[in-house]
Amino acid sequence: MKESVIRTRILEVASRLFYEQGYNSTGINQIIQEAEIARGSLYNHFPSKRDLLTAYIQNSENLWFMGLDEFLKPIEDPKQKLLAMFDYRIDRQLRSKFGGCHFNKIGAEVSGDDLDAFVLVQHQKDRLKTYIMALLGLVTPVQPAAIGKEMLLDTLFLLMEGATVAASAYKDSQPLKDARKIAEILLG
Amino acid sequence: MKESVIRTRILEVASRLFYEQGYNSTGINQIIQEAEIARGSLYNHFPSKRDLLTAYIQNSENLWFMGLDEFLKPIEDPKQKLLAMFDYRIDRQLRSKFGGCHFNKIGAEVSGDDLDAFVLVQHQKDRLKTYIMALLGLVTPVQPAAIGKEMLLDTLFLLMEGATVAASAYKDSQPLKDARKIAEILLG
DNA sequence: GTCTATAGCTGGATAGAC
DNA sequence: GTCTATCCAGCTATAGAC
Repeated sequence: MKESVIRTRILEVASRLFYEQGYNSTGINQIIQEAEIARGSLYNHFPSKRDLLTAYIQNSENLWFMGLDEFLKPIEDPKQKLLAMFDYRIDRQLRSKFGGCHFNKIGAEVSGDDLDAFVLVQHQKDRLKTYIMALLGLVTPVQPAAIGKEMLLDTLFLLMEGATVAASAYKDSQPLKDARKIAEILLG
Repeated sequence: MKESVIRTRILEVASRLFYEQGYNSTGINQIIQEAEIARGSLYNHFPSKRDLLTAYIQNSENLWFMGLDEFLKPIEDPKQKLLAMFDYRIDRQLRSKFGGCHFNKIGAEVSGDDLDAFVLVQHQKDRLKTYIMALLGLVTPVQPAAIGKEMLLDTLFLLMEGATVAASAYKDSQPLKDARKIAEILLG
């Protein structure tokens, strides 16, 4: 399994560069240089740059949800878990200096010409919605809620998406804090 | 003013390509070819590709708000105007085959290395918030609203942002329709 | 499987004729 | 102010030695 050491290093370096500089602005040359491996080695593990991209998205999705699980683990109450999802995004945006959502960034960059990447971005969003829905199902409603549970799911999802985009644009966590407050009211 | 004819054609072609293919994926060669002008002419009007980018963002912002004004003109009631803002985005996304928000796309692509572009993207968002706020100020509240006006502004803004991103990712107007429904409930 | 060398092309930008 | 010719650095990808 020694070969996967190199593979991992390539993927790690590429992931960082794709996220920080953008996929199209990152060249193979820079990747092999910073990963300190040879050109041929990269193409041995990833037949094309596009394959590297799909591996990046899939890996990022897994890391994202693993990080979320870890972040929410100490919290018991499902409502508090839902609210902490905003905290998770704040935490991540702070760490990445408000680099924005990995998946929306890729979606904005390759929209159209890369169907694989496109489907993978959708997959992350579907998984996020499923995650929210599962938590919502555990919430015991305190009041007959002016807004139905299905609509509440949409609202929370859209608030998260919008707040992350806005936080990245302003390089400020305030939109995510605002969204959290709104969610708190809506969850009753 | 004959020179501005060429300038306009360059900007129009570049705008279309930047939006459809992305800024980094669009080369000068393609722009001059499709605009049917010479290399030197482009650099005469725009000293660098980056200048072309800032012109693109500014022009797009103006067109965006002019289009919005036009779209909302026949509507009287401020609440209906607010809801129609979602219809405007649906209309635009349908026309662009769900290409997404011009400004978020650029924000995702140049984040960091182009301060000018970054500030211009923020400018569009500020202007959008001001637009929503002005309409909200004209709405006569039917009920004591569980959610304050300032928070309502944030909510509407974040819903618009999130729904546009999601609509683009799914290539479907449903998220924008969902957001509109939510807004309708929140506006009472 | 990892390496170096290089092919083949396209990027943004400039110089100088007209 | 519009054009053509051209520079050089960068790109993705392949070939072939070890």
